[in-house]
Amino acid sequence: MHPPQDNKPRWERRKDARPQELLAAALDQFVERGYAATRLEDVAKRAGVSKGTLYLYFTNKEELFKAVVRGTIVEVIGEAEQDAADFAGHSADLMRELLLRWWNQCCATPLAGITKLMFAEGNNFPELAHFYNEEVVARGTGVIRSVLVRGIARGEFRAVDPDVMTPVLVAPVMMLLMWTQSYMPACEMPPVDPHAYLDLFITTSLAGLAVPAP
Amino acid sequence: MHPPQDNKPRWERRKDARPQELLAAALDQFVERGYAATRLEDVAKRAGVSKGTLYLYFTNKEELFKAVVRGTIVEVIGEAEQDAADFAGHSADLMRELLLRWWNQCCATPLAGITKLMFAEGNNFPELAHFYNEEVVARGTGVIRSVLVRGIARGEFRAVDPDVMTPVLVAPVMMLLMWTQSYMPACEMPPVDPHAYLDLFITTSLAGLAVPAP
Amino acid sequence: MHPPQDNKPRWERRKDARPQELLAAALDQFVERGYAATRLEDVAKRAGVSKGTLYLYFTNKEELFKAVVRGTIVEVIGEAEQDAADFAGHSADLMRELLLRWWNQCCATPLAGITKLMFAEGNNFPELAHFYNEEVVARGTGVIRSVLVRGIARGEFRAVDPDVMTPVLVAPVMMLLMWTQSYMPACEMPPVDPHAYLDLFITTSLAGLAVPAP
Amino acid sequence: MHPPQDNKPRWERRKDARPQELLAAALDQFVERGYAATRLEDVAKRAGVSKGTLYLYFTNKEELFKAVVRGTIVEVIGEAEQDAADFAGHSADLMRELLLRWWNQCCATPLAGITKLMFAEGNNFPELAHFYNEEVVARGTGVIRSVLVRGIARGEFRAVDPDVMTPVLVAPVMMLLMWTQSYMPACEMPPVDPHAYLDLFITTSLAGLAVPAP
DNA sequence: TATGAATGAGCTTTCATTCAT
DNA sequence: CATGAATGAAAGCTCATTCAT
Repeated sequence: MHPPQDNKPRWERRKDARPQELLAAALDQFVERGYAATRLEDVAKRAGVSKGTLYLYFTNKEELFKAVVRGTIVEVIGEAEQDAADFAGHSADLMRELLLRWWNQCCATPLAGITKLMFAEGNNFPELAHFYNEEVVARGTGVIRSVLVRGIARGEFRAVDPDVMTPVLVAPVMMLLMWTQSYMPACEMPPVDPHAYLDLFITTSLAGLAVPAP
Repeated sequence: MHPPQDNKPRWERRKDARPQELLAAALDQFVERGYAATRLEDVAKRAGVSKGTLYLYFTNKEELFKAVVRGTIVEVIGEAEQDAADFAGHSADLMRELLLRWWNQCCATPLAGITKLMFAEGNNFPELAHFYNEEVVARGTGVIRSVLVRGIARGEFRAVDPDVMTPVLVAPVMMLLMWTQSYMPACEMPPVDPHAYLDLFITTSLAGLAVPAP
Repeated sequence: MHPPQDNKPRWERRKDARPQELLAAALDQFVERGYAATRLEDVAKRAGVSKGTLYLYFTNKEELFKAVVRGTIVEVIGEAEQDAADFAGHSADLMRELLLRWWNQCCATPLAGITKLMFAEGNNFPELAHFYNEEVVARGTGVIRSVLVRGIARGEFRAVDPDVMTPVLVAPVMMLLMWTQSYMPACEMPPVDPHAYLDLFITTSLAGLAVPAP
Repeated sequence: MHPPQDNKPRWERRKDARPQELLAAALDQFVERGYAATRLEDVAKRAGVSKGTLYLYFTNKEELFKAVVRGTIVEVIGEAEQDAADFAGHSADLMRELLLRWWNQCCATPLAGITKLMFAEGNNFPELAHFYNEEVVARGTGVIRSVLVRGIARGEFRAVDPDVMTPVLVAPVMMLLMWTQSYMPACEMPPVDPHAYLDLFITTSLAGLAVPAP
């Protein structure tokens, strides 16, 4: 009968949606062009607004980028942290769940472009690199590490050193991401089936973590 | 008779060496900053010449970059092609030789930065991407493929499909390269030993290619 | 009957007071930042309204500034003109009264900032300078001049040339104003006592204007 | 016979003169428009060069302004410091000399516009205000103060407190400057004859500083 | 009346490229 | 060959002004 039960006038609904539209446009451009090469005017154009409008919502280019990361990757990490904290089952199941989700939400989507971008341009923008390390790398690896600790504490994993084991789990996913992002459009090299690779990698790793039978 | 002995006066040798100095400086900057962020003024400064001088030797930034690639990676590929053509022994030995050389000459040196750069910025510079695909990717994988074909023809390898097998051999080296190039600050990477990894990978692959005993 | 007693509901009184609030906020900002550097957004914020509201009351920045001047300095000048016209006593008393009032109402208050502002930025905004000269400078010196004429006509002042004498009376007050407005950081100004200075200046000047005893 | 004994090619002479041309153009614009309202494009245009050229010689607008001040006012102050140190005669003569020179070199010339500018806009550009206080205000008043100290030490001045006396000498000159700069083009108020005023002020002040006869 | 989102001209700054010497 | 001064087309950011609600 009536439109979505949003009582606000269309105009105000637009206002609320605006930041999301801008962030979506910015994500597109950042992923497509990289950080430095993205022109704010293009972001605005893609969002259907003028250059100045961007500045109503974001202080500057850097803050726009941070907002994009916060609204996407950091969000996903937050959920992962929460779910990891709430999880009741076996740590191996939790680990598999987390790694797969990481892949599905961050690597098999446009978000992967952000990771690639930081890899490529982080050096040129130290403030951005710092932010990304704090909000994404540190927290992301933190979740994996915490599951290792949990598993060891509960006797579900062997007593490996979590600081050594964490990157062993993280690295292959990162590499797969880079690979599938393909470093050039025309270079159709990747022969790897990501899901097969991931599945094999996870299964193998978790088997390696399993407590040996007495 | 005797090895190249330069009879020219020093300043003239300097003149001839000029392009090499420029290319070396350019390589440094491209690897350090990336393509877009490299300023020609910095390249000139590092080479100890003026900005204008660069344009005496290279039409523009793009041609400078291409020249860097031609003078380094393409050179190495050319030698590999030649050596592969000249090689008389067992194809497995040749393959091992080529993969190791690739690593030692292109991946364990600053040249690896070029690969990373193309991965990161190739999308923004289509003309560059095209050039790189033609001159590096295509020819590089071509050598590997040709050795596969040779091995199969000579009955030294199993009759695998070369088009499928080539990337299987290329991908792990690329991954290792990206891994070791990954210097995202604070993101501690696991302590992979490149040579151990490479050796294991090559040995395993060649064993897999070996013709099964009848 | 009785003094102005406002029968309107409070919100409506608020409505009527709005322009005054806006002018007060604008005065604050203009004095604090100067004309060019004052952002209308800040004026609005200080007045607790939206930027757009400003434009309901004032056509543009320039008109806002004019309104500030009209509502303050011009107002004071108008009263001075009126009082001078109504005054019945000795012209020396009137002159003292006017000069002191000028100081107390325009120079020892935030309004002095407007004078400083016109001094500093008038050149950049010819239309503003023109307005200020017409409405403030011309009328202000006009009052002084008219009192001189009156005093001479009534035989209370010596027959000086009013066009020469007027700036002689105006300049010292202006100087004192600039002096006290001088707030260039760290540039310690001498501790002039404005009232002592003014009193001495006025007394001396009026003595000089007195008709010499026959 | 031959042009000025500058052996450099015309082109190079131009290069040497360039900074001075830019500074002159910048001085003009800063004095005419103020700091904030001066557009670098206009400075360039007035100097007959392009916008970018300015940046070959000056890091940014702020440094351009500082360079203008250094090349003019600070220069004059340096000479004053030197002359004061070298002077052998009576301190009263030195003081008169310095105050007159200050007027003739800094106040009766376009340089006065810089002082006016700092007075007007210093608040909006703290970094500039800081620089100006360090390089101009502090050093300028320092010279005056040092002469006071010298005179007292040599028994040529009464034993006044130099920290109190310095601004008493500085302030009237500053005020005269502001006055003669006239705060608006159309406002032809100043009736003061600067030289008469100055002369009277200096003579009076120095008389006041004279050691009373025993 | 009042709002505040939206606009776009304008300013500072950067850098690949040109060219007179 | 070599120089380096000069150019000018962007790009990031600001703010007076407009207008749909």
